[in-house]
Amino acid sequence: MTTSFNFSSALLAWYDIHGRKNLPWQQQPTPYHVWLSEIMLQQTQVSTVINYYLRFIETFPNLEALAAAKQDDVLALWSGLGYYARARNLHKAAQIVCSDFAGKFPQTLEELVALPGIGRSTAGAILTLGYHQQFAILDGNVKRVLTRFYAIDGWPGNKKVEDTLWTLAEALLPKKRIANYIQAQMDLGATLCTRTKPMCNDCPLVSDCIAYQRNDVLSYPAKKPKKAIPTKQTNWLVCQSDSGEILLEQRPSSGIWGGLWSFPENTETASVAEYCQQYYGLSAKNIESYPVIQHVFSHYKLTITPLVIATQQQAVANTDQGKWYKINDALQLGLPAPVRSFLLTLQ
DNA sequence: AACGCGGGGTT
DNA sequence: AACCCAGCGTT
Repeated sequence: MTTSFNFSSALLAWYDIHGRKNLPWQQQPTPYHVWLSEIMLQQTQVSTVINYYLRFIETFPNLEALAAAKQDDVLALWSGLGYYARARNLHKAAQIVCSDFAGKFPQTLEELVALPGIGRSTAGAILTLGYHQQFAILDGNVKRVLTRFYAIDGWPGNKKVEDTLWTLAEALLPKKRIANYIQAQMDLGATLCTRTKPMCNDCPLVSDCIAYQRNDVLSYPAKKPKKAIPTKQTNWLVCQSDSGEILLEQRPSSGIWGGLWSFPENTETASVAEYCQQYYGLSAKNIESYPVIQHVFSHYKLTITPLVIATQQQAVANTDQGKWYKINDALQLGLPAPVRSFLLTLQ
C-alpha cells in the first residue's frame, strides 16, 4: 500500500500556525476589499500596496463611493503605484457593477472575467476569498510553489506551461476551507517558498517536493527569456509662467502613463521655441536645460531632458488638454513618478 | 502566442 | 544592474 501526500491538508495545517491573518484587506474580506487588494497587488509587492490600500479605502470605503468618483481622483490616489490601466479599469468595473449588478459583485467566473481588469486569477481570488467557492488562482506565488513541487520546466509565462499549472492548481483544491487554502498558497509563496533563500526546512510540502529532492529548488521557476530593451529619448517642456505656474497636459488614456498629467514633450531640441509657439502659443523668454533623468520601464529605458522654459502665461493654443498649475496643486494630480519627483525639485 | 504596461524592493 | 512582484488587455 502506498501513502499519498495530501497537499492541501499539509498546507492548511501550516497556514493555521504560520499564515498571515493581519493584512489590512483580510480584516473584512468583502468582495470589494478582496477585489481592490487583488488589483493593487497585481505585479506589486504587499509592502508597497499596504499604504495605498489604506488611503484608498479611506477615500472610497465602498463600491458606490468609487463608482461615483471622478477618474482623475482615482488616478491621483494611484499615482506612484504604476500600471495605471489598473486604476482606470477598477473605476470602470465599479460603475458596471453598480449599474448592471445592483452594486453587488457577480458570483460567477464568466461574469467576473468580463469586468475590466479582472482575469482568471483575480476572479478566482474574489470567488474563493470573498464567496468561498471552489476555484483556483495562479499568481506568482502559486506558480513558484507548483513549479518547484512538481519540478516543472519552462517559463510560466509560456502558454503551455501556464495551462499545465492551471490544471494542477485546480486538481489540488480541497473540498473544505477553500478561502484559507487559497490564502495559504499565497502565504507559503510569499513568506517561505520565496524566489531566493527559500526556507525548505520549514516547508510543509518538503517531503514530496521534487525540486527539493533533486537539490535544485532555485532552478524553479525558469526565468523569463531575456530581451534587450531599447532606449528612447524625449524632452520635457517644463513651461513656467511669470507667476511660477507650470503647464501640464493629460496624456492619452492608452499607452505609457495613460490618463496621467505630464509635461508637453518633443524630441527635437533644436526647435523647442518654435514648437512652444506653434502648439501652445507660447513665446519662450528663456530655455534652461536641466540634468537628464534616466527612467527605466520594464520594456525600455527613457532618457528625459527637462527643458525649463520661462514664458508668459497665456491661452494655450491648439490643445484643450493643457492647463496651468501651481506646483502644490499639480502634486495633487495623478502624476507619473518621475514627474512628481521633478516637480518636487522645482519648489 | 507574444507583447505592452510602472514602480519599487531585493539581491 | 539584474531580477521580479497576489496579472490583464491587446494584437
